[in-house]
Amino acid sequence: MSLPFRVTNCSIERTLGIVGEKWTFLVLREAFNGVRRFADMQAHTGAPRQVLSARLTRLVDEGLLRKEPYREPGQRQRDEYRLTEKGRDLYPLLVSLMHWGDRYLADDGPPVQLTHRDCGAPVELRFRCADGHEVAGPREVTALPGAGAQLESA
Amino acid sequence: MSLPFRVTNCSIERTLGIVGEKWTFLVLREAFNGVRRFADMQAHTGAPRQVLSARLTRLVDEGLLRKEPYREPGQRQRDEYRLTEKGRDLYPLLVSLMHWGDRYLADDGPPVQLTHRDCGAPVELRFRCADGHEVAGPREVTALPGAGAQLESA
DNA sequence: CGCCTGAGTCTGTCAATCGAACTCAGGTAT
DNA sequence: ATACCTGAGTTCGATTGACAGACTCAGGCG
Repeated sequence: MSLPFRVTNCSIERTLGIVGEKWTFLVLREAFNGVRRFADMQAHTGAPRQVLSARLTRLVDEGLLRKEPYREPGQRQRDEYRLTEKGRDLYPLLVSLMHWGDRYLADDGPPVQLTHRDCGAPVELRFRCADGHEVAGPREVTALPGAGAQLESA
Repeated sequence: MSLPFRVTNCSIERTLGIVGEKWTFLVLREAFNGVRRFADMQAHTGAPRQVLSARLTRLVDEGLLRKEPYREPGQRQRDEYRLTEKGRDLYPLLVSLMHWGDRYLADDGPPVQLTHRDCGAPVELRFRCADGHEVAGPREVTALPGAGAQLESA
């Protein structure tokens, strides 16, 4: 899969500018797991508190998480962090990380099995073209300049 | 999508231990683009040379890339870096990064359009269950302990 | 021998991470 | 009024990684 052209506005690179590092991924993982509070995020990700605070702030600023006020009885109001649709749309990314790890790093099979809620069958991520064909992988894919291509001079 | 159990051997986290940072992703992007040589990798990723060298070495050590000798006429033998199958299996990850960026960060539409080589239609990444149902996203997914689950005590 | 070339490696500076400790800010009890 | 509580940060100094620029390496060739 050689790329005979180059763009200056690569989407991969722009996405990485927001999420391209470990702690952010782990925060997103927890958000998908339903974890919303600072202390729980911290306990489950293991992120140093300063790092976690910075990542949460960044994800809110970028619109992937939103703050929602909550208040435990006897305590003051605080904020939880919830996924937005923009954040939720990173689900394929998290799942592809998981599935690759299941395949190459999990010694005894997948630790977590994602299943279809309605029927219970395992869930997979598959390539498909708009005409309905199964696409097996990068060798069956051709990259073309898209509508937003800003071509890089050779 | 709440997770009512926890594992200590999370595949996402283990994958992130190898690829969870920007430069590694960019190296992989270039590998998928057919770039194989150090100087080309460096030019296209913009990685500092020391960083690039370290990432290439790591990816070779982890089996995602392999070295293959080459020799330009009049020069000495050197090594190129090529994807292994293990590395190629990270294609869904790269594509999900791209598609998310296309949707949320690309102002004028996707810079790069991935198409099916055989028919030309745009390629998408879709969730499907083993029984053939389309799965729309995280809300239709249930996570269960898998065969390799090492459960974390609450 | 010297030159060439691409692939690293080295060095000192800067930035981010890290662990531990500290602060903040509402609610509540005294 | 003050003191305590609690979760969510913030601060601080040490450590680690990134970074730019310069340097080295190692075969081939004249």
